[in-house]
Amino acid sequence: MKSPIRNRKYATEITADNEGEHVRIAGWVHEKRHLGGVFFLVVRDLGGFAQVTLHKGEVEKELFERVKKVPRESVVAIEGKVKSEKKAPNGYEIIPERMEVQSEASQVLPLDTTGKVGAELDTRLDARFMDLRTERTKHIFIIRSRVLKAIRDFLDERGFIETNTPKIVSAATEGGTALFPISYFEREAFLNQSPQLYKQMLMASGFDKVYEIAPIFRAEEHDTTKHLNEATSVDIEVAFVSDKEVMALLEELIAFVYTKVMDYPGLAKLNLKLDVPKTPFRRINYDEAIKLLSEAGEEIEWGEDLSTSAEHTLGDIISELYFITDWPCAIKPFYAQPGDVEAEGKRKDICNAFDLMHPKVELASGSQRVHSYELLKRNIESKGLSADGFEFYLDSFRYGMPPHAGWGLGVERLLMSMLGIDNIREVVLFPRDRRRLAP
RNA sequence: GCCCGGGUGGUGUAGAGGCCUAUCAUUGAGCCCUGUCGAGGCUCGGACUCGGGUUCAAAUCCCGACCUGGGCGCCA
Repeated sequence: MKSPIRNRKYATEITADNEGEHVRIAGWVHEKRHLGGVFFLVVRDLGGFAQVTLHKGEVEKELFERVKKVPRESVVAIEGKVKSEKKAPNGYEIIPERMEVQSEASQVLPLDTTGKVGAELDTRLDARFMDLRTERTKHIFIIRSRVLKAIRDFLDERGFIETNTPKIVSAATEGGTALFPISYFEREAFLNQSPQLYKQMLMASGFDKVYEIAPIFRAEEHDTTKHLNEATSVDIEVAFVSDKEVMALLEELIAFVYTKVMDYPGLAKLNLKLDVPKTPFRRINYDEAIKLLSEAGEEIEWGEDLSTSAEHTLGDIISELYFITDWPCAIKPFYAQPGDVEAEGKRKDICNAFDLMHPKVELASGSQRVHSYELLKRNIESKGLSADGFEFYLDSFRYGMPPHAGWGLGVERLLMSMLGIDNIREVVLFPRDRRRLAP
């Protein structure tokens, strides 16, 4: 009988107060401890661990022998009576009456699930399904789920509309990164590097505030602890606002996500203390960043992007979440709005663009967008791109496009920076990198 | 793409020309043990990434391939 379990209880749903009750639990055989006359079987489920105790002579001999023999990590369903017991880990134990082995695990295991012997990340990723059975990994992904829910709750509450834009796109791109070519019937197509063009087009729809949480694909051959070839991006776009408003929204969102993660009980399993970052975050402009770096002995020529070591140096100096604003247009995409010379005494070669930085890694970047058809077209061409390829995008700017602003936030980078995890692969179930295409 | 490391039982490691029929832990098989919670004790199994080369002798040195860790570039 390999049947579903009726009235299944999680280990954490049972307490000593259930003394005498009949319960059914199901899960994986985490550990077995045989002390001769007494045998402990630790069953693991999503909630935690339940101890099943068998006394020789007090339990059927056949059952005792079967429990003794069931291999670790097998899936079992157990029916028995709850007994309040001070000596048991959770204050109770289960005296079994029946055990059904629903799936017997082969031996030996590719990974230790108890935490006694470590495994390298590569080994863990090869056997990710089993790695997810370990406490630490399990909690990382439950937290990931909470982070995504928090983001949706936050944006939904503020009137955002969740959207889905295509991941298979034609050749036209923002430039910069390399794309994955794919075969699309008789044509060539590409995997989308970001929803940028589409979310902007939606600004011409009247939706006003949109967001999308979706995969992005980058064909870069980088091999680092903070890059993936398939990542998840939170993208927002808001009409009738400037970069200032979406920056404020971003910092509030980050703080909100932190508070939601802090509430999570499993956080203790990651040996982590979280502090909610104070808003508003510190803002420095590009010129100040260059100056700070120069004072620290890191010379950056004006107009150059920040190198990895410059990012780290700056992160050490500031040591909290911060924005870098007012970037040179030359190193920002064509859709970033240049400063308004007349209104604010700003330079035309400076854009209303920003990056959100964690001391260790860039988390997000955004800007006020160009909403003038003419300027946008000129910008595309001045970046050496062909306006023809952008016709579908440019068209949306010709029939009433409001001013707008937005940003893109890397979910994995937010998670890794929040949880103090060094390798981005740890926060993706099945990461795709230069070498890894399976599992 | 560049630079620097590393590939030893299922997992994590020690070993740096002969002392290696290769260390330790954990796992596996089995035995003892009636309160474990990283249980304990005993017995047994299980490995030098692959291909060339140097040498009387290679896990150890050299070359190549493959795999892999880190830094940088690029990129978000």
